[in-house]
Amino acid sequence: MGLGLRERKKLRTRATIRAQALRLFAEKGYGETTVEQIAEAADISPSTFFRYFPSKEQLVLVDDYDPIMIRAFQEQPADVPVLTALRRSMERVFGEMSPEQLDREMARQKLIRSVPELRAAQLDELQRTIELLAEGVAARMGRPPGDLESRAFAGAVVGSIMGALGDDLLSLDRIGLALDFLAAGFPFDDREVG
Amino acid sequence: MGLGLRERKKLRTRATIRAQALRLFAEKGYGETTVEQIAEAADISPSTFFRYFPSKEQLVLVDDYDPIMIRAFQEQPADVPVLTALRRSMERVFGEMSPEQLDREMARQKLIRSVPELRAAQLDELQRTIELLAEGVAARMGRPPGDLESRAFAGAVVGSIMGALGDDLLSLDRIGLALDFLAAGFPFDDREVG
DNA sequence: TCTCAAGTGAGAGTAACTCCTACATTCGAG
DNA sequence: CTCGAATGTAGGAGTTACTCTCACTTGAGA
Repeated sequence: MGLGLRERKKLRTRATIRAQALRLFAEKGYGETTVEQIAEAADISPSTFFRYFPSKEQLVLVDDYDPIMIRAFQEQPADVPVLTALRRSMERVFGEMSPEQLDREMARQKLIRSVPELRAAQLDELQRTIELLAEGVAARMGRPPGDLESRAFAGAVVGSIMGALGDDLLSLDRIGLALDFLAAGFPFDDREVG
Repeated sequence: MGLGLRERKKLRTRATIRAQALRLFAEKGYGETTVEQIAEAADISPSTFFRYFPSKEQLVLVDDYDPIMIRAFQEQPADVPVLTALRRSMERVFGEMSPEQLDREMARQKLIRSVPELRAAQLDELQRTIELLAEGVAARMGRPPGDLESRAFAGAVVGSIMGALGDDLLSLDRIGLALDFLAAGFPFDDREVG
């Protein structure tokens, strides 16, 4: 393996900072934990903290599974319908996570939800997801990239998941039901929607 | 009219602060304008600034038209289909705005889009919109409030608008097209979407 | 082992807030 | 009209996230 001592040390420091930070957040709360305290717990100087993370916010928001999810989605064969591809990649990524990883991820989501400052910062991520999905949709549907209807559809997918989840975090069942309903064209017992 | 001198003064101060702030933001940029400078331009002390607005962010984000839009939507008769009700309330609110108001609102949107910190803070607003719409949907469709499918649909509506808008801000045409596409059940030229 | 690049610590500085206190202004009751 | 109570404001001190700079150390490679 090509990682020298220097690189390994950096990785370890980064992991330590994050672990200590999340521990402190859980113990005393996000707002009540200062960067100085995190630095002390991780045995580094405050200035070093900011060399590893651009902000206290980002330390929480950096999502290890997001790039994995993206890759899983892009690896789905092109002849699989979009929603199926999406479902399969979610199932695969969550399926491959260990129980501890799942716990940690849940706790992280809960933290994000409970701190307005963190919650707010997720819009950008959402927008990126829509863009990405829109490309996948356009490619599968024979539309040019950037196509308005593909984007509207991608937005609808992400939006319906968001709406369905509401307060519950990360329920694959609810996501599944929402996607079923969307794929069926929102069948509201014969009542017009338009 | 029941407003005493005190109340009128407060309203005027608030308006002055916001006007001066937006002017400075336009001239020098959001990040380059300090609260102290805004306070000076509005002829108040920095501490007074924070009595009028909880943060520099919120000064920009407070949306005068949001409550108007909400009211317009809720005033639509119950027998009008949801998407039509939504369209009509948007048309009405935008139609009643003066050209200057429209200009100012556009500029505000542009500012929000261009500053990551501001852009991020809109997620909460989005979520509120979804909740509200979901109630309207449930009521019209004879579903109980909080119904999963109503929420999924409401999310899809908001999401598709978001996806369709992309970089362009506030194009009623694009919104209209996205809603048409959604109402028709995403007709992608006979290709399966599920 | 020597040298250079990369990483770290420490300190000073800025800006958004928060909290407190003393002073000014408006309001309502008599 | 006047006085006391409520309400609002200015000013200052303090906290915290973050930035920049500079001197020092440590690991990488010849």
